[in-house]
Amino acid sequence: MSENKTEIDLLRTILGSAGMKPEAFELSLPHWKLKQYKKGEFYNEYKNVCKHLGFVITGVFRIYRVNSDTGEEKNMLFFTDHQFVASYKSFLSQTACDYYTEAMVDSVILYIHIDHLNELYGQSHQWERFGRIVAETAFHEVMVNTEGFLFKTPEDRYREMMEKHPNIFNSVPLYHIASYLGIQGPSLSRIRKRMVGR
Amino acid sequence: MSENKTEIDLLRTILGSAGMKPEAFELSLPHWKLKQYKKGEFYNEYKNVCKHLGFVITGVFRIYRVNSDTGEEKNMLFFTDHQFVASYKSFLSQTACDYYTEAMVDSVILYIHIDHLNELYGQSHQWERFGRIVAETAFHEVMVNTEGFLFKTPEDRYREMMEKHPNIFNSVPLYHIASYLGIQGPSLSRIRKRMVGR
DNA sequence: GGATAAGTTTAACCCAGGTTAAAATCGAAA
DNA sequence: TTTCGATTTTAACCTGGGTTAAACTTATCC
Repeated sequence: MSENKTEIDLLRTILGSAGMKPEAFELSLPHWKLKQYKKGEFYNEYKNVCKHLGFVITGVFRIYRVNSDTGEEKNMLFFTDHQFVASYKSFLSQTACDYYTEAMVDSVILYIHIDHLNELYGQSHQWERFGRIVAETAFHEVMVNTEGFLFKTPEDRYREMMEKHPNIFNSVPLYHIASYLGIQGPSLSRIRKRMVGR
Repeated sequence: MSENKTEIDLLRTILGSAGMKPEAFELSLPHWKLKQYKKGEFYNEYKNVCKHLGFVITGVFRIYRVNSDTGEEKNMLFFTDHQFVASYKSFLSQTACDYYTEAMVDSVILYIHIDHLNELYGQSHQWERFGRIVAETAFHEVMVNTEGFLFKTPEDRYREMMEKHPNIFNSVPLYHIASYLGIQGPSLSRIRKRMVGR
């Protein structure tokens, strides 16, 4: 715990500002572990049940699916600094994962095992609330994506991404962004070109 | 409560088969109310915080958004018999709703107020679990939609809809289906025509 | 710095869905 | 059964993304 102090402090602060009482947070102290990922390492893999909830100290992760016929990858979600990372669908339902979740750059996370999380749910209402908020966050994240596909053009979505996650562009190649937006590389190039001319 | 008996029994059975203990379910009895909707009536409206969780005894509801510029409507989700209905995003976060939720045919639901639900969460782990499952269901519903937009063609989505919700086609005009699939009416016609020729 | 690999853009062609308006069909009601 | 309105289909034209392969640009590494 000594060497994780800075990271735990960060998590404490962030959860604190979301309403978590210090005493409740202390209950979780024995369970958070620090882990480093090299670029390309997996947080969770296809067919594996996602057992951990992670908190990204620093880094970027992506959830992607592989088309078994063509081998193509498509990105579902990105996670970056100070976000919770999990292969949501698998984590929340504790079922085999349809996706890969991978570090896109060298990354550091704090993580907790779902068994410990379930213990905490039983020990304190604060943590129950936390659990519900995690599910809600996942819901919200995905809802915003669906709304994007339904109500916006790829160009809109790209513009939004640049506004909301400008930092991701530093560490993630454009073809991954294109995939996330639901389009192909050349289309993103066209959009970018179109946008230069206003 | 006497006249709602049949409907309550249905709900009891369904929750029971999802693991809800009878004693826990009894706690909720005073709180469920029956409500009838005429076609076109709203379950929840734009800017209104959705305060109720409904259980569809019979009927069809849609969540849709109106484009404030053009006045166009686009459908997000459908709910039908034996599903829980709520304007999820608003209900889960208790914030003003971006959508309209409307009965598409004459419908009957049992509903419960979120305050009572929160009471139940405090009274019993069974209900807490129920609450988490509601959030998870919402998540799953929307996740499947996002996956559809990302990984499937409109034609695939239409085919899937016919397999999974064949009943909806009886009560919902095709242009609402098209909207749900993210396409325009004429496109759905083309898809249908294409499909006849296998 | 030059070679090599990775990433991005461009070009050319194709096709599906968007758009608009008209035509056809269906349904309910008179 | 006729009529009116709602729904669905068709037609014609347009646009933007898909696809493929080549060209170009940037990193990276020896």
